Amino acid sequence: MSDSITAVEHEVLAAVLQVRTHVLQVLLWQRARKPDAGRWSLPGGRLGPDEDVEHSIRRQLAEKVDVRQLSHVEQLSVFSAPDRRPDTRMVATAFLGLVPSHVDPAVPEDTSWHPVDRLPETAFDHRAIVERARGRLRAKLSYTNIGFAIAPPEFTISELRTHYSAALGYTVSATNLQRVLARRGVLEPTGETAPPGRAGGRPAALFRFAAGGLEVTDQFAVLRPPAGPYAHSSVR
Amino acid sequence: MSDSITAVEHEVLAAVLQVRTHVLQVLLWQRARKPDAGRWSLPGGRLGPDEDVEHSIRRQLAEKVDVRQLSHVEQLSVFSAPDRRPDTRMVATAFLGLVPSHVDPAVPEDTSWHPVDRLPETAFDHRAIVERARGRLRAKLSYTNIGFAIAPPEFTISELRTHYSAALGYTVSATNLQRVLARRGVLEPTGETAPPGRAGGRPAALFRFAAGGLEVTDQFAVLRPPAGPYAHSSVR
DNA sequence: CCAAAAGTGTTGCCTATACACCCATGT
DNA sequence: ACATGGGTGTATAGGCAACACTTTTGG
Repeated sequence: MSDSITAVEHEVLAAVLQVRTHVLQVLLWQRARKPDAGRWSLPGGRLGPDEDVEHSIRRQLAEKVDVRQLSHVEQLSVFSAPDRRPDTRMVATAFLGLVPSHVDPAVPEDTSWHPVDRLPETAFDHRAIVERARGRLRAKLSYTNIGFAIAPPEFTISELRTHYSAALGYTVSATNLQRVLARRGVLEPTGETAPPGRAGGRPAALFRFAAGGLEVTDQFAVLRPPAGPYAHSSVR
Repeated sequence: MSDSITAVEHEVLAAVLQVRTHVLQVLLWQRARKPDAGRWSLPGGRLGPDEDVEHSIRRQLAEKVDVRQLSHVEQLSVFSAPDRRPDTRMVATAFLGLVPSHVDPAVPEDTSWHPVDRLPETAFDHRAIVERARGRLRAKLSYTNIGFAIAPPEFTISELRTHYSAALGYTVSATNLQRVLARRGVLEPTGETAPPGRAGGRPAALFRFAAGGLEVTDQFAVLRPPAGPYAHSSVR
């Protein structure tokens, strides 16, 4: 049995996603040093001795790229292939982070946003992590209220539609988006309206998300218990 | 910045679940040594230097508890609270493992199966891991074909019903279970029938699962792309 | 012929998408 | 008045749970 005293180095990495200019983008920094110098890398760093992985990724995002206004952070998966980095053996815990579209965090020189659909050359296995993050976001848009984490505090339905379309990668109808979210009780009207654009048109009503935290709004489709309302259960 | 040379020890743990005597059970071993001596613990061990976490957990289950016939293994989450163990700082990657009900793996002396609903005193945070595993299994029973991993190779609908009921924790109707799985194409008849019990009755048809691997069978309910059949997409 | 177990038909409810139509504003 | 964008009504389709009913066996 090989239970030697091998302690493995552990890093935390986050794919921080935001809808910018109607496109889903991810925050990357360009590596200066080898290995993989010049390639683009996810923010993160080594796990500290007195923190759990979620504290760690939040700390590192705050310190290194000054992203403090994360609306949602969620663990994705462990990436642990022995050769995932050529230099060291390093296990990574990957996260999905979301930033609402109305904030524009100040990021360092070597850091910038990149459309998720057109990633540059990424370091190590970071491309796979970004794709995992996008997949998770897309899935949760369908059955949770996670829209609150990508949208600004108040919005019109068309604005919300552009956010959902950007994140999902295909056009969604404002009509049906409104209905689905309304029926589930995810949206609530603020009572205010937004002024029309230069071309006129009916002023749009403003909405906000009713809840501030993640909730499962669509109980899984089938095999639910006989009667009882299992709706809005906790997130797995 | 605290990027010291701290390497964190890393273990892999699995909640191995099986339906036994119509109850969902988990495999635990009783700790002999401190800390938490006498308490029940999940199988697993330290991550080796040349393996990824999934290889590691499969190796450890094979070595330590002789469980080789896993029908499904899936990563759950990282447990990394600094004080999750009183002795060492140790990060754990937790897995869900499934064993089909017709196999009875030989397990060591200090190891035994326990109903998930009535766990004994567990070591460290292992109770939380078991609950996470159960939650994941329950969710996936609803929207994937994961039943293949808990059921024997061939079965009647009533047998399948008892498996689903045990795993879900509530009674499901054989009628509707059959219909749901049939419509989705996850079940296929073998053509054979099982002999009736002592009380008589119509002989039950035998079925098997059509696919051997995990598939998402129920595309998420809403916000799907305009038309195209996105069914049976890959698992996130 | 009766009891028991398996499987099917039918109904009612709910949710979703698509599309036509009405509403409110600027020019 | 008309163009423009916002919002609602309605039709259609489909999935699911509940339950009555039919089928097939043993006694």
